[in-house]
Amino acid sequence: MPGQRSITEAEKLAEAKLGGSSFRHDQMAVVANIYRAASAVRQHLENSVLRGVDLTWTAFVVLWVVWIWGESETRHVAEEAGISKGTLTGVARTLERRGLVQRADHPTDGRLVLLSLTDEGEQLMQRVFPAFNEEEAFVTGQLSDADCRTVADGLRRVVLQVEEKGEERRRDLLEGAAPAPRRSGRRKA
Amino acid sequence: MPGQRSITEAEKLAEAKLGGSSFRHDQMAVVANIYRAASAVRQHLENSVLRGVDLTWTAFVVLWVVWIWGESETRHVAEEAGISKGTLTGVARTLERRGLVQRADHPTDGRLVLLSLTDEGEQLMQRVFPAFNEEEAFVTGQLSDADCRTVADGLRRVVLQVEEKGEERRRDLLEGAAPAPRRSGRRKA
DNA sequence: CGGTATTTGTTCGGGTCCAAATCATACTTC
DNA sequence: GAAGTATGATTTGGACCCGAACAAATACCG
Repeated sequence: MPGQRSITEAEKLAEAKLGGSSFRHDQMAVVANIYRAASAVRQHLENSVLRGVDLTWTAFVVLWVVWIWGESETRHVAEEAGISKGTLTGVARTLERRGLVQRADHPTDGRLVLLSLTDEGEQLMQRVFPAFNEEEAFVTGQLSDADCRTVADGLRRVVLQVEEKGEERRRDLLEGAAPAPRRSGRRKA
Repeated sequence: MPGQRSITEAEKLAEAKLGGSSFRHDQMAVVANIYRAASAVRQHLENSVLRGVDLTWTAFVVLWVVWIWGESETRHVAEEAGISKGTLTGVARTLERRGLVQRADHPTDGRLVLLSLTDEGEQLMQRVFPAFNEEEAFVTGQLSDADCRTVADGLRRVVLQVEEKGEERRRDLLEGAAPAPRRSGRRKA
């Protein structure tokens, strides 16, 4: 395992600005770089393989989830894709309009909607996924297989921490105070 | 260094679906978990410290960049914040309307616009950053300081790879083909 | 000096994104 | 079976988001 990699200019500046006061430096670097990496990877994938087939990142993720899981209830798709139910409604509509996914009523529960790939969607994924995976390999090109497992492992622990303890943490932080509604959002009619 | 962490259900399903064909498994796990972690962290931060002061993630990042770098040209702020110039124009307008940042013309180059924090913006960041950093520590709570450095190191290499070799890679992939314009976007007048 | 090319920030079209409100269907309880 | 509750998906308002088109200013070049 090589030692500490080069720190970015921004991180040095932050160190200088905040060096006096006490703060969690290593933890800040993780969060900052998670986000930088996510943006960089998304940007690269959208501008390489996805643009050519006219898919946004989110649209691709939704397709991927339905591809891997097979016909699924929309609530599960939204959960797995990491987007809200409301967003999924719009994205699914776009994909349906393009003939890549189809909706179906649940046989016994009239509230549920099932999503599945059309033949065209299935063919698209068989064609696009290998190219997508190639670029996943490209963006991680500076990491060995072992490095990849280590990084993925660390990230999974971050996800787990938030999923398992996040809600409680947010409750404790508010200390019974009102949860402060979002500024944007629907108003009462 | 502990061994492999528990794999998520989705990753197992993907393995089953794709196990037959050849693909880069460890690299896929890195990309998938980068994005999952980014969403989880953003969600937690927005719903804990940011909501209370009515800031979105992006608005906070922009404030943070201007706070750390001091008065800066907008192109650099956009670059550092990881958003496009066009998006920054809108976010900066929102922040200006709320009295947190101010614009100024560049003394010698009339094309440039400089962004800086107002006193109110400065005070807000002094108040909010410690709380933000607390939550950065929370989300990384399952990682040791050394783990954090390892993960941040790996992520920096991903960012570096895309920044240094991404453009060339995309050129090579297209092989001279037209870069396929975005479906959405402004049309010629 | 007079163009032409480049570099800025801004505008804009289409699309995402969240969470609150709302609509629709199921379940529960009397 | 009617009222009330729970659980779905959808609609909606405001904010983001990108990248192409654009306008303005600067840089380059003959």
